[in-house]
Amino acid sequence: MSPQPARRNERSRRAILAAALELLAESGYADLTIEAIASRAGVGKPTIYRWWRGKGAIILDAVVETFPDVVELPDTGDLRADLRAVIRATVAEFADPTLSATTRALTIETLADDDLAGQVRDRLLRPQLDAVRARLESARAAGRVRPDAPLEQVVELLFGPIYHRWLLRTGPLTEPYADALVDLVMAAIEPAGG
Amino acid sequence: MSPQPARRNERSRRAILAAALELLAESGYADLTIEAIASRAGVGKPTIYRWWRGKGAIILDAVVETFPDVVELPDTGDLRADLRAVIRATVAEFADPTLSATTRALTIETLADDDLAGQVRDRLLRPQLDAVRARLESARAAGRVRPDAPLEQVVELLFGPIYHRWLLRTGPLTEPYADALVDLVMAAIEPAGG
Amino acid sequence: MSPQPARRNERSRRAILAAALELLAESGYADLTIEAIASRAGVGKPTIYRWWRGKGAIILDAVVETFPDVVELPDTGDLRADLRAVIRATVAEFADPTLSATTRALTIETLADDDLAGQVRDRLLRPQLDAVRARLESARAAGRVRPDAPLEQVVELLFGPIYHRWLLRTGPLTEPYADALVDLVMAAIEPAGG
Amino acid sequence: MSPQPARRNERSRRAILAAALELLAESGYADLTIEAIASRAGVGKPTIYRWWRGKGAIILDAVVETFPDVVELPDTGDLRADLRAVIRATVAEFADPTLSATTRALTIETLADDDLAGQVRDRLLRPQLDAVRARLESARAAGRVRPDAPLEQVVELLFGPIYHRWLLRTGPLTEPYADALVDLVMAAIEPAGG
DNA sequence: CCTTAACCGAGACGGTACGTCGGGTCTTTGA
DNA sequence: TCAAAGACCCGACGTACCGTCTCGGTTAAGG
Repeated sequence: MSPQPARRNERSRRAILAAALELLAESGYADLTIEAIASRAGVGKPTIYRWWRGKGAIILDAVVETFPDVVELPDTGDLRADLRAVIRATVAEFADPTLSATTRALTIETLADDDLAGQVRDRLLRPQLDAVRARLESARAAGRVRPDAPLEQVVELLFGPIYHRWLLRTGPLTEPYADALVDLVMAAIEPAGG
Repeated sequence: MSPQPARRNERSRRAILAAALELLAESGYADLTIEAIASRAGVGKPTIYRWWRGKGAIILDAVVETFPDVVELPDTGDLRADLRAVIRATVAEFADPTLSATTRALTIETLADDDLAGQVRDRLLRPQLDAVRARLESARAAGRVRPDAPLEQVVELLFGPIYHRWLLRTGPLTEPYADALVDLVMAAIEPAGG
Repeated sequence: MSPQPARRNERSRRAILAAALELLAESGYADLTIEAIASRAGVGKPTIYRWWRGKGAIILDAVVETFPDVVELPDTGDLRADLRAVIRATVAEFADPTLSATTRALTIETLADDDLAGQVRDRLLRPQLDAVRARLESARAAGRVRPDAPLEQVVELLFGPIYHRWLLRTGPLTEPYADALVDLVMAAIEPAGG
Repeated sequence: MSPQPARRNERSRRAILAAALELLAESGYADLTIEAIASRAGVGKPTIYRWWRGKGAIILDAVVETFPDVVELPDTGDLRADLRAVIRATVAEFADPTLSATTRALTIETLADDDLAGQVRDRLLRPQLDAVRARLESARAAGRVRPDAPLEQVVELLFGPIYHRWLLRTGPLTEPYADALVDLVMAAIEPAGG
């Protein structure tokens, strides 16, 4: 009934994921159709529908497989420097046209599919968010962060503005912007007597 | 060549905008087609295409016209209280299923159309963001905000996390969340000797 | 209620008929739309619908007005020569690309509208057919045609094959063809002892 | 590139042709739309466009398939009787409302599409015309027809007037008419000494 | 090694919606 | 006061993809 992963054609799987990313980079979301992916990958449409629920699932798999390593947060003891590193990298990703196109496509699919939204959150973002949260916890243990700071929300305080600016084009996504953002968040969480 | 607004049928215009919002509330973005809007509004498709570029433009017009009054920020002298009011209201909007469906649809269209993105930013969001920014400026003049705080980014620090949580479903959109968010931002901008 | 012919704009009337014939000659029936006629004539569509039922009626009026004079059949006493003259002229009309395009358009409209068919028959064809019939009658009176020949059908025997060949492209429409046709019909109607 | 006939769905093909003829018989050419055919046949529009160029091609296929057997001309030795049989049958076809509606539709399409005109001529009419011509040739060989009679034109002399009368409604399409037509043509081709 | 069953490519299928064109009507505007 | 201009409602156009289905052909597992 349901397909047997053992029989799966690895060549086709790779070709489909690659085709999806290529098409996104070349023509954007508007031209990303299942038919185009199948044609580019040299694959029949049923092969795609056998293994994925739709475009969103393909893009998610492609992204997870192509950019597998979450930024491993350094713990240099200097929280501000460590956050700068990760926020600068994140801002750069959103500023990059190709990566941005992919994220844009994935976000569109996510907005129309709750299931997919959960998977994107858990498989793609959670590791990144958790790593930052862990870094914040270690900083709090070291007395560099107010003991009562709600760390989950602090993480969102770091990443949320980037999404806002990317989504609504309210300003440039540059390094100075990233640094200023980190400074603002640092000011919010530093112990009173800083 | 291009249509003459003077000749426009006001009844049709209203019916189209209303139909779009109704369909969104009832069936969500997936079932929001131009044909469905035309049919519900008792209007021909060409009448829609004569005046709008696509679904996104219709939704934007509908939202702007239906929810015209941006929250008029109070200036009670108590910045924290004033921000709580506006952030609570914003969080409530994103938590509301109907409004959220509309925002979701508009965001999808925005992600696929740069032109539309600019219009959404300028016509829909800018007034709100500017109002908050103005309140922050008056607070800064009153010495309640650090003189070097980058107010544009502070505004995004307030709204960005809400978008993040709404987009990625990383947590509930509740009043306590709103208040905690305001507290974090206040901590980031209060004068050192607060 | 119904339009008053006295008030009719003669300039518009002429422009519409001319535009119809021009468009037919230039682009053929496929591009002959009421909108194109209106635009070419510098006239609004309602002005057309006020005075004509549709494209067919316009073309009929245009043809009747532009080619008003039915071939005046000579009566030289030589029936064969007289018929040759009229049949040659008719064959030449069907062979002419411009006239053929007009006839084609009118025939299409005729096939889809019984009312128009009657008008085309009575206003456009009847004079021609009756003239030939009258010539045949005078020939019969002179003893050149069998007394029992059904003249109405003889007229159709002359013109029918031309329509057949034009409609079904079963052969060229040339002078030799016209002459051979006349000879055949003459053989059918000459008195036995010829 | 072009569709593979081997994969074609025979059930759909039949349903489409049947639907076209039914709609023509019921509502006439004005209501014969591709959408109506698709809907009646329970078929998607693209399935129609995949296999046919337009309405004309469908009707032609339907007619060829539904009325496949050309009247097999008898050769009783009595040419007049044989021609009466075929001309009576032809006149009856044009007089029949359903068949006439089909012919009317096909003629309209034919007038607007040269390609189709050739196909109608070759696939639908040619066999019939050739059969009559063959009968005339055998009669000529038997000395019943003038040796110099242009047989191709004689065939058109038989069928042309029927088209003329049908197209222009110049008279009734009845058996006496058919017989009188045959008599006229016989008079035109019989050897001089009868 | 051979069978056999699953996946594979290919693409036709019934559909839905697209964005456009033209039909015929109705309203506004200007001369 | 009438006609120009053109917006309107409507329906059909021909196309693009959707997701499903039916084909042989190939391939890899299991006997």
